[in-house]
Amino acid sequence: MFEIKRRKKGEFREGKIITKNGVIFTPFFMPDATRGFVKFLTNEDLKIAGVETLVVNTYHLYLDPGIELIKKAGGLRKFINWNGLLLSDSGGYQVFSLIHKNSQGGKITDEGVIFKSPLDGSIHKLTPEKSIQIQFDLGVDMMVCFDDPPPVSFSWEKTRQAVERTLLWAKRCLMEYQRQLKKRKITKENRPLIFSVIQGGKYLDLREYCARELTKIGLSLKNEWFFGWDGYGFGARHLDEQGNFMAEVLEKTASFIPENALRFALGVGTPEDIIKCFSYGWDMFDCVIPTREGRHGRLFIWKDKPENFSVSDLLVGKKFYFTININNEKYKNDFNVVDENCDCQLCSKYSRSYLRHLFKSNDPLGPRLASLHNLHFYQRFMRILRQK
RNA sequence: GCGGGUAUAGUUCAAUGGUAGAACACCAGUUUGUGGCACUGGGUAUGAGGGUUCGAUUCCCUCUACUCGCC
Repeated sequence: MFEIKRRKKGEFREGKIITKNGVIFTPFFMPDATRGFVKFLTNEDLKIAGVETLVVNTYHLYLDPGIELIKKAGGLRKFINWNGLLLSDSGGYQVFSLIHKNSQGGKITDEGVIFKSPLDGSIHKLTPEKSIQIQFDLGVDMMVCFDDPPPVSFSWEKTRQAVERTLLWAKRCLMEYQRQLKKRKITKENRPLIFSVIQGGKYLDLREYCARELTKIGLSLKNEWFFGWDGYGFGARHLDEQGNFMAEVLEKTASFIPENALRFALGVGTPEDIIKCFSYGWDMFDCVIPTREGRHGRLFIWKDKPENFSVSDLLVGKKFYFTININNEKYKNDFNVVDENCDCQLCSKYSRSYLRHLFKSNDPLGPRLASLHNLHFYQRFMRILRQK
């Protein structure tokens, strides 16, 4: 269950999600543990960084290690030994990016998607129903509908077709969701939250249409437990073809979503993008940036002590950080700590010179410490947004 | 001591009587519902001296260094 309220002052959303596995407050950021782990980090690392929820991926886990194995292990939480919350992504994005990148990769019909595993070439089929079943098997706290995310370059007409298919599939996902709740005898208190996904690319009219139709679908299947979608996601990329943040689309799309539903900006983003989305009313975020860029040696550095920044500083766009590429030669003789305003395991113990040495030596300790630091940074600035 | 071989980028190797390439390393950039060490771009070299030639990294001589074999 969850609740959303507006702050008295300032008009910013503040939500509370309560599940059998914990209580979390919005806005929050989730690192991507796509295949059941955040690369290079342990669960203890994640906890210390302040991570409460991980995003895992239906598509990747289905292909490897497979759902049977995870069921045998007693569910994903037990398999990966994570005692926080889990959100699973439906796999829609992965299947479609696979197919859009390489048309040999599979075939899309209204029934579902047939695709070839890039691991061993075997043929698989994912449907809305199957994606939901898998997400129940994973045993997550929050799940996402199987959707059809069009590339941002698609025409209005092609984007509209993706919206229609997303709507068709959302209804099937929700029906399957309710079937699974009954079949598995899951109580009202323990039911996972379910998110639909708003598509429509860069076209505002399609985003609005998609959000309205999804809302209708949610209401058409309500019962004594279920009062409409628990949350709505912003689907596909939020950047235009030039890589610019599509501010208006994000802002308007948030306004198309019922006030009392959670709003999940999938794949967002840079700190700036997250802050803007928060100001538009989005509650939840996930992105590979802190971990991927950390692995490649880019680190987020505070400009000042975190406690010296207020939520209004962030919202007016005050620069509160800069980034460094620790591989750069200029850090070779830099014996300062990586970030004097950070208290993570890296910054409290090791110098920039040493971290550079770890990267240059290709030792996994480098990417590990950098990923850890960036997650600390992300969790810390999200705390400023929560004003906690 | 005698005989042979080699010498090209930081490293390991190509090629050529007329603009010297690659891999790795190095330097920098990119990263947005993951891309595990990824992707894009960049700089850097013919051991020294002499000769032949319009022109030599290439052919010839000397030296030096390394290397192999023999005594």
